Amino acid sequence: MISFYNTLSGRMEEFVPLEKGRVRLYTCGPTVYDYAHIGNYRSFLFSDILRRHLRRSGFELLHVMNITDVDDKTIRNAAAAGQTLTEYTDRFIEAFFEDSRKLRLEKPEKVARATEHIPDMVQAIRQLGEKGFTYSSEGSVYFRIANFPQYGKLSKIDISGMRPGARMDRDEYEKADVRDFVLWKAPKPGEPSWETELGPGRPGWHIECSVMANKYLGESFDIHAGGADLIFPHHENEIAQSEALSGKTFVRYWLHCEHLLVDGQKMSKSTGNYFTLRDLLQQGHTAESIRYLLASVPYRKQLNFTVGGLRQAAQSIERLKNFQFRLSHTSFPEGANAEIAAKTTAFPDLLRKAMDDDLNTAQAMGVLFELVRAANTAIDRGEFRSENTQPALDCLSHWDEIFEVLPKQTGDHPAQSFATAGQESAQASAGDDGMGPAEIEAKLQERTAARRQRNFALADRIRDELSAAGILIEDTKDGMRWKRK
RNA sequence: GGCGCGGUACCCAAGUGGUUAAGGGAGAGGUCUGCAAAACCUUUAUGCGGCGGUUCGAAUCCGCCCCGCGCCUCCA
Repeated sequence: MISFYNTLSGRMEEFVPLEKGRVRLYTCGPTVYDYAHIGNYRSFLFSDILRRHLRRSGFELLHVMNITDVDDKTIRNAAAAGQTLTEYTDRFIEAFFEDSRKLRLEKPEKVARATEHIPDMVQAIRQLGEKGFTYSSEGSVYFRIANFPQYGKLSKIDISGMRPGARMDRDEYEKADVRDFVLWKAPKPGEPSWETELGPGRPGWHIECSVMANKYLGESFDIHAGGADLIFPHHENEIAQSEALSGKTFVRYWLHCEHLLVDGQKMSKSTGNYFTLRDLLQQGHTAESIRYLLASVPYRKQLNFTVGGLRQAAQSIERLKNFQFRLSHTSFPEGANAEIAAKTTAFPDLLRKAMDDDLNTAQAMGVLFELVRAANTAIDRGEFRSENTQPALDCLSHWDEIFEVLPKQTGDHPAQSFATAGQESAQASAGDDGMGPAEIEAKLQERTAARRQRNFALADRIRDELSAAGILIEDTKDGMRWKRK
């Protein structure tokens, strides 16, 4: 049984999709006015882990993610760059996809751009008008909250305290009530606008999500997820628009990811305390360690991002990779160890239980590491058997189907190296420090020969030399292995 | 002020009434090794922000208080 904390009810609820065996999911994607920062990616990664767990639980998925490619910031930055809106946003959409690939984020079944759904939005706004939920003022169309009594049910915000004149956008002073929000914005000189039956203009932010969700997922669907800062007003407004239009429950489970903090403060563009994925990769951190760190703290808890945390994450991955390598490169005595067999058999269930519990990723990690230690101990004691190997490797793969931080066990990496995909992405491949696999192999053989002759001075010199080139050597019972630092 | 999340060891963090408070990282000691590395073992919270209360029993429930962060305006 999968349970989620539902923002709407404020409590944990058993998850049951509307349609048996099928989950319809909508997540708020990026506004493509700049590179996304890793705070943004925390919430996209949260969606990714949600997806993966649902799929592994046997659900077929229909996941829609929007891309906001028209708003004040995209318009402003495109103008500053001297590009058309589309030229400008295309570039950052591509950057977003590239980052997503590096972070191993699965692509949603449908990625929907706001600008490709203008007619749908116009139609929805017209229908809202027919139902009496809108009014026009100076060429803009607004949603009249007074006509939607349930407004505030998601955020539990008492809107009665919001008074006209409090904090108002200059171009919105014609609103009848400050709580009202814009559906269609009248054009300003020099800004892109669309000629529609509503008059020229562009859509407000909130309407795109209501409309695209409705178009691809229907009037009612299962899960809507996003960052905690979207609860109000964005998701509240989506509910108002959608439910005013359909008269039905828009979304059944609302899931919100808490913020990434830097120095105890929310990471955000406006305060400037942010890192992009590019920044971090450039500093030599790996995409895997970033993914691990972001995934290691359950999504409903704020995560204070530090370089120290990233190092810890990298160390933890290292431990797993060492274990994986050890399993696949050691020959064990025949037979099976019953104790280990019991643990590997129990593992999928323990992992599933942890994830079923509102995606308790910290627990899921603990479950794996307990298995790792038990297996390592058995290996050290000589009690691990050959028939335990594959089940143990399968546990790693199962776990990694969610966390995606380990090298794939396809056997396509050099036998003597446990260099990983992660290092490829972060540090480019071999050539960087001028030493390719062949050259490394030669050095290793030279060192093996020296050791055989008990010429340890030479052996150590070779090891130091390789170390200076970023190659770490380990002598094991089954021979030498190496990896890039 | 309103709403929400959180305060568990040096750091990160699980644990929502009941045996010795998961797990990771870091440190210390040890085993193994030519030396390392990896791995393993031991070790680091009689205590879970504070004070009361409920209970046979609380990190876990209730009350009050202190502290941090977020939302209430664009924001993942």
